[in-house]
Amino acid sequence: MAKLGAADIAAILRREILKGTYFKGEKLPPSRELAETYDVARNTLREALNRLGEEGLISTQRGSGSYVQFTAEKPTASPIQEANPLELIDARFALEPHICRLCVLHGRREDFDRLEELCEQMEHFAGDPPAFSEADTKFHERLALTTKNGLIIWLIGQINSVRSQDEWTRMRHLTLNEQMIADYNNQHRQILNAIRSREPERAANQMKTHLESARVSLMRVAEA
Amino acid sequence: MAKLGAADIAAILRREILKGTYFKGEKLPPSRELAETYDVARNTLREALNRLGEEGLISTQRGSGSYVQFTAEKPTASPIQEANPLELIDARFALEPHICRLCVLHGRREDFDRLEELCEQMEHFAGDPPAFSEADTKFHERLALTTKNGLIIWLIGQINSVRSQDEWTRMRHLTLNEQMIADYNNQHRQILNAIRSREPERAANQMKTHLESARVSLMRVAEA
DNA sequence: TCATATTGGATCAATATTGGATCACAAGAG
DNA sequence: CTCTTGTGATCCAATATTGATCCAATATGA
Repeated sequence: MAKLGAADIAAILRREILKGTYFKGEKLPPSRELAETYDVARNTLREALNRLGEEGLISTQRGSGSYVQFTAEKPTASPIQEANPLELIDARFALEPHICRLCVLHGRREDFDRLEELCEQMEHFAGDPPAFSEADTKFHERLALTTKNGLIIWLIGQINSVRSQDEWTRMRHLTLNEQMIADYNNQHRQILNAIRSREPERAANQMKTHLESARVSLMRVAEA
Repeated sequence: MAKLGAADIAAILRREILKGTYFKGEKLPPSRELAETYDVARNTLREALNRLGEEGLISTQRGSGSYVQFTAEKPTASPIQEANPLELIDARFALEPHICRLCVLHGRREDFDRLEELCEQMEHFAGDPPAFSEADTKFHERLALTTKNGLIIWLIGQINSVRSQDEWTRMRHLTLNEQMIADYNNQHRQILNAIRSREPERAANQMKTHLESARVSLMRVAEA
């Protein structure tokens, strides 16, 4: 067998992960061990892991290890699984601004505190796009939960389970730089502040701004 | 075999539970015992149990033990049937105004003609509440279809399939008099006109007005 | 009922493991 | 040649694991 390079290792691991060998959140073997397994230098292997990290397939934490971020597909085969990213964002444009209004109506102190916590998480992850994205998703889920409206929570859950969601998120990591993350974090803060001060329309408008940023970012990814 | 870490133990137990080795409610062996089984410190094992707890797979009770929470039957996308009418209308408040905006963007002459046709039907059924309601539902469905957004169409379909929807509609017939139907018809016309003249915000606002009427009507039914 | 055993919760300091970063060198491709 | 890529090695910083001890909640059984 020919000597393997970083790209090859990345391809092998990518296939393993997509195949579903690992569940989401499971830890990959240590880099030193993997390096020995595939008989390459640890530097090479790390380069492979870096690429998978940029794709959002894994997230690696210094001193700890590399963890699979990818959610294995369920064979649910619902028609909505085919939705494309633009449809997705239009659906979010419909739902989320009003979700913000409902948060103002039904949110309580403890709900806001949990949102606050997620904001802090996201700010902490400013340099780690995959981790940021995950917290970002949780933030939007938490907003839905804050409405206390079971139907809306379920709708958002369905939207989040759309297959292209994962792919888009993973692609987005490639364009997410610190400046953009900082912008998003600022927008999240604006949304939370508006909700906290009980201003439904301002909250909804901040969310529209936020989604517009996301749309622009999506278009940029789509062009590449 | 390499020394196991918390993440590995969590992965092993997760697989065991998902595989169905333990039934729901069954008690796991004590942490000290499990620690010995997998040859790790109890701290490490507890960390693994904590992760499973966060995932909702188990719940542990101090002084007692850890119990499996997972039900073998996957809760695969159970279409919510329990939503109450107020949740329903809030969900509509979120979706439908934006649907009107999207109709302006994506609607074509033939779409508008079909909406026109439904308006005429509804006006024709002014004295027949059940028939009016049916046409009304079709009108809102047609609006969703006009967005050409498969995801949104599906979401509206799901909302329409909620069980309480039927009950509410049936109850509504009791309060639907000719005057209210006339109001609704007028509102439908306003919405359609705004869409036809490509004014997204006016269309959205007309829809909000319309939904507000529906909400008021709903409240009146609820009081009875 | 009450004493005792069992179980999970929490903390701490020492040690081990892990990923991050850098360097000099070598092999191969253009 | 030059540039890229991989290698092997080393050191660093972050995190995890350990083993021990004590506490608190629950279970058990006389």
